[in-house]
Amino acid sequence: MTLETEVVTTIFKDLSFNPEEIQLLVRSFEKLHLPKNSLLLEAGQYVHDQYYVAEGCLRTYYIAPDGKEHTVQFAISDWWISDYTAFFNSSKALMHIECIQEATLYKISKNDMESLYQAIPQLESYFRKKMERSFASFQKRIIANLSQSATKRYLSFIQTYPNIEQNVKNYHIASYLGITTQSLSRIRKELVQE
Amino acid sequence: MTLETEVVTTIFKDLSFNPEEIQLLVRSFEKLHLPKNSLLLEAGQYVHDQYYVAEGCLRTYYIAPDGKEHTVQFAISDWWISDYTAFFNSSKALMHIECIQEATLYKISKNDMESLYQAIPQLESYFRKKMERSFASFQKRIIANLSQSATKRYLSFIQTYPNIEQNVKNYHIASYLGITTQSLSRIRKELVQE
DNA sequence: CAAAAAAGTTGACCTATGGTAATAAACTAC
DNA sequence: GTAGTTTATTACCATAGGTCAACTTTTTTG
Repeated sequence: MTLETEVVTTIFKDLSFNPEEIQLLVRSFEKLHLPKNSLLLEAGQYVHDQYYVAEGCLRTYYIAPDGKEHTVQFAISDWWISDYTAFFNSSKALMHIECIQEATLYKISKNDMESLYQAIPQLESYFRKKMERSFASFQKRIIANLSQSATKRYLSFIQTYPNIEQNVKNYHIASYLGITTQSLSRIRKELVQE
Repeated sequence: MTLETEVVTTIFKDLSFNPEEIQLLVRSFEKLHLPKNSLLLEAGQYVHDQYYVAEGCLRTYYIAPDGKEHTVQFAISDWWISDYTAFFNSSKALMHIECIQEATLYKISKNDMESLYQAIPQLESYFRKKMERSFASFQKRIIANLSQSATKRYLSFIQTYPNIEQNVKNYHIASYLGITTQSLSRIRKELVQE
């Protein structure tokens, strides 16, 4: 499969483009493979790019001043990932992005994104809607964090990411839920006993 | 001041429009006044509109099954407010929106928004960027909730909204921070003693 | 301005989750 | 397959924040 076909048939499978648009699109993306356990981004680096995950699994996490890790986002097939706060502002990353499962990504720079928005207006709509969905899901997560117990949050997590549990470590999930690995262990134990 | 001037000079003060665009804009917005303590939106209602806050203060909150309130967002002058999850999906609200301080709002429907995006492409950019900033700030809040103590979250809250404290009740702040009013009382007491 | 209602504070006690540390289990690499 | 390393579990105690209830202060209303 050529890069051309891939970009159009995987990333933007819901849109249709004319030949010139396809050329533009293809020139903007770069394909990359990432081995397990590698870092795609480190805090402190300038963030110029965002990444479409074709395959594999990554996570974005923040390391607090006390040294503790907090997982902000997992990204699996068909998700986008970056340190978006830094990406939007073209500023330095506060977060790290780690490859949890060997991954295939398509990378695009902020500059190229902005050019594409100008050249292909439907892309701006497409990404605005994507942002809207992300916004809604973050809001949902804030509510969940405010209103639910760790056990309930764990149960919704495994519902939301049914296949992720085989891939990720316990402490990834714990740091996403905002609890310690010990607490997660206890929660699982109690759930099994019931 | 005419509605025309208001919409262009307050809501979209950073943009410029031609006369036809201004007509379109003005026809899409409706101005409204809201008394203190009134409800702008209740959970269960369909959400067709979003609102620009020209003046006053509102809050979006969620009532959990156990009856507890969780404040998701405050909106002061120059912010937008809605139940965005429902607004984006044209579905039923999960949240309530309450007017905390007598407010002047400009209301626009989702349909009119979509038409404006078609007619005035710079608006799509404008709102995409707005979404990006909201996204970033929600992400920041998730990190704060995961990594900081209630006391620290309270301190950042009063930094982020320096003038809001006179307007809002203690229990609004507590429900935003994810703690009880009693805990907030204790936190304040400790902070004063230091 | 007085009475009533709402909001805020404080205290005593409770509970969920955190911290530390030892142990067990699961991977990884030779 | 064994040694070494990483990850997960368990136990024990500590603590932040929750709960319930009484009390005080502030705000609202007639």
